[in-house]
Amino acid sequence: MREFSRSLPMSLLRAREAVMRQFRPSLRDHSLTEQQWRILRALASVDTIEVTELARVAFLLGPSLSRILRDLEARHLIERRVAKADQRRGLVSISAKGVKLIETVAPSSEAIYAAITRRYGARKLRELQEMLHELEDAASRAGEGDGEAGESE
Amino acid sequence: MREFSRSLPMSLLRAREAVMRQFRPSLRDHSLTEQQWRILRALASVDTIEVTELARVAFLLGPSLSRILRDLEARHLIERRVAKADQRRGLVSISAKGVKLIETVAPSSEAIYAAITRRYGARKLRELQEMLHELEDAASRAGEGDGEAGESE
DNA sequence: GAAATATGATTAACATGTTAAATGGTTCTC
DNA sequence: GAGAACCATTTAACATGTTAATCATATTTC
Repeated sequence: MREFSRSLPMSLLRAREAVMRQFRPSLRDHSLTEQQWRILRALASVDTIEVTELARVAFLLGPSLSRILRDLEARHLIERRVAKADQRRGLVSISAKGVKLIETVAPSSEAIYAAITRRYGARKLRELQEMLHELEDAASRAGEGDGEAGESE
Repeated sequence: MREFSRSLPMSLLRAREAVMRQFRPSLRDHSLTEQQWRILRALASVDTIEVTELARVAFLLGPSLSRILRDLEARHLIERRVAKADQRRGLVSISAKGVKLIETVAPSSEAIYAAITRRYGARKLRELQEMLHELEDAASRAGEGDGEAGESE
């Protein structure tokens, strides 16, 4: 069997962890977890967003998102209401306090990202992201046919 | 700020999740989590290993490992004892039952890996792993100096 | 060689990941 | 238009991630 420590999931996990380890202390200083930060950033780029769409964008499962929104709301970092047209749907937006928090944290976050980019190389980083996206595609489709020709959809 | 969904940690997370999603059903059929499987595979490649070293190899934090070993031991998939020379250290090895389980699960696991490799390309996969390893290095060192020249250690 | 310090492992406490089930609201169907 | 089927979200239950604290054993220091 393939040497364990060289498996693809392990390589991805280790790389991601090395990156995230740089960010966590700064987030921690503001009592934010990685996932809470993801949500705030996603909210900052829109006016209002539905819960389901937010889950998709922030790449979180419903149950996780549900808990986190409850906590962020209690901290007054976000605001919620229900859609008039469809009472099942929840609408979420970032609060003024949430915007302020982002503006406080973002500089150090950007600096860390810049440091990694500088060390790794900006072009190489773009190439890596492209390869990761292609891997995501390939993995998602694995187990469909077994060839190259993509039976689309 | 950088468009959120294109951040490096997100790309790594999404790619890894796409890969792991393929493996989880098979593991689930044998009541194994991803982390339990990592541990069993790591144990299969050695005779005996200390808990600390196992944590390093399987890339798990101590507390997680502690809990998982307790469960695996209760399922008789591993065996434990303490080191004679240093009573603080725990020694772990896989049991006959654990080996049998691995032999049951491995074929489907290998097939999935092969399918992904076929779709993505074996060479490209090696290149990706190399780039991930370099990223791990770069990220780990980010925040030391700010230049290229590596003040080693 | 006893107290202080350090180390390996576990436990504690809280947050998220994951799957299943429940809750509430909406739409379809007859 | 009442009941079935469906959909969005939350709750539940259990496993892991993460940091801090604890416990037992080793090592160091005087």
